[in-house]
Amino acid sequence: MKTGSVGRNALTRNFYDQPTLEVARSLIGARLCVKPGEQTISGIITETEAYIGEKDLGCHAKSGLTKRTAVMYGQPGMAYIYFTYGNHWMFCVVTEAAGIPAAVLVRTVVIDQGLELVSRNRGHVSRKHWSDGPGKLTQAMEIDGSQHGADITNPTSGIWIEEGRLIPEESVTIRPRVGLYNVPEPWKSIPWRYLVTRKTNLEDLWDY
DNA sequence: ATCTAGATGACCT
DNA sequence: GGTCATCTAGATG
Repeated sequence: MKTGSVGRNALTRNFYDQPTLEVARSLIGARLCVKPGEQTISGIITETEAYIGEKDLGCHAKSGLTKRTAVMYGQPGMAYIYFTYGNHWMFCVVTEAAGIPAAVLVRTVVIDQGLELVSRNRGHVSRKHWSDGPGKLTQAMEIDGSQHGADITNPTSGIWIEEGRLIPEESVTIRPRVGLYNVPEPWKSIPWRYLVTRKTNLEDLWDY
């Protein structure tokens, strides 16, 4: 958990090679880690969304295989990172076997390592809002297009996810995905979003 | 606390 | 040219 074991419990390819909804649920409580330099920045994942296949009209793969979505068609456990709204990087992990375009978007983490770096990146807002949104967490953790396609199962890539906390079922809420304003039903309202309930004291997730 | 509007650029049609 | 898997500041109750 501390310095000595960083990267040793990285989730393996088998983990991501599962139905996307299972991966999205299982990632709640896991620890997303990056190592841009000497120091590691990490956070416990508390919100995810699933995007599954070409039929899912909320998923980028609805347009088929393009330059942008190619990573989603490849091996599970790779980083699918894209730029949107002219400002924001989004971080996703590819799921399911090669050929099936699907991914899990990480929407919120609670920072538990690298507080100094994150404070530098996000110090202009209160700690509560450091990484409570997909665009915010990439800014906090220094994730951008340069990590697109990175192997999340291999810590030497500089970005990985490791075992974190076990979050019990009663602490996980399932809701429709966010931000799909013009997506037709049933995709707009399908409950493929997982988040830790508000009642859960997020400070319990901190190591400090 | 809740809402609205504008930013800003890659991607797809 | 329209659409975005969003964020922030500023206004309003």
